[in-house]
Amino acid sequence: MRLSKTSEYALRIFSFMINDDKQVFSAKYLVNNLNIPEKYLRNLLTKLTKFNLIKSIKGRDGGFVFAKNADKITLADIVDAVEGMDKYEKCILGFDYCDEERPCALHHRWHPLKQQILDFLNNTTVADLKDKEGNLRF
Amino acid sequence: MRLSKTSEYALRIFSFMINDDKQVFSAKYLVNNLNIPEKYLRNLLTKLTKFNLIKSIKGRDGGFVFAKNADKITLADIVDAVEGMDKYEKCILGFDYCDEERPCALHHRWHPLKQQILDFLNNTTVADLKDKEGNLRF
DNA sequence: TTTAATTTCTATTTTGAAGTGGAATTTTGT
DNA sequence: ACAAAATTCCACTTCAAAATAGAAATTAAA
Repeated sequence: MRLSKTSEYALRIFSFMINDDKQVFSAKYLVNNLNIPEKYLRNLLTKLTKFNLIKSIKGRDGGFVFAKNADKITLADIVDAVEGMDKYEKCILGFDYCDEERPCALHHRWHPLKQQILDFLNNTTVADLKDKEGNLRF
Repeated sequence: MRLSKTSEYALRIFSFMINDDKQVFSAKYLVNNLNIPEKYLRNLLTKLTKFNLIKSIKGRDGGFVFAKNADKITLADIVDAVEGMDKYEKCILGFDYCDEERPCALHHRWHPLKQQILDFLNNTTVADLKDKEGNLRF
């Protein structure tokens, strides 16, 4: 699979946050811990805020926190916010009309696999990213 | 999934060729039947020729034919030629080191699914794109 | 041998994602 | 009130994919 780089970044933000003890994550702290260009990360955080996935706390000692419980934020929510999920739902050959009745040449083979991918993105939550074994690296 | 647009184009070329009775496919004929910008398609055909997936026949009444038997051309071969397969093999969070011993937070959940996708691309051939039921559209 | 139908080559333009820069705004601790 | 620490906003640059342009080269039919 190929998520956009921005989606990768966004997922890494959540993955880091859920596995760190901090309560509030300043942009600076995230910059220091994730390997993402500073300005780009700041813009991305603002974007995620607008989509109500994280909440910003302004001013001194401010930062970002989850906007809702981690088990209510799915990977699809995150991908949808930063690049849109539509790309992942479309026909693999790029046809507009591809479905069971008018399938493209790959539809029958690809569709079940695509469905698994979508289920994965829709059903996996940020809570699931929590490290159980203590061997993750960032 | 999200193949690059160029990969979509390339797959559509093969999908069309395997389902059409013609022996030799001129660029013009392909332009008329596939919905791909003319110049871009021509360049792409040249590229696929260089990767030995199709063969070009120059001159009058020339065109393109499969360079080998359709069941010897996999989807992965095609994707690899036009955009490279590496993107699809990498860690979903974009880490360099992600494996069983040093997994990212998604590795255990994502890896089996990624493997299925790679198997799909590696094991599906152009011959498999041949329409059995006569209900495909291009 | 001419000519028409092709592919091939080299270069440029456009577009959108990714990345950068700097000033403005908000809030809190002192 | 002030200053520090933070987010936010607007504009710009860079890079690679996608798309376009035109001339050159090749071949076979007539």
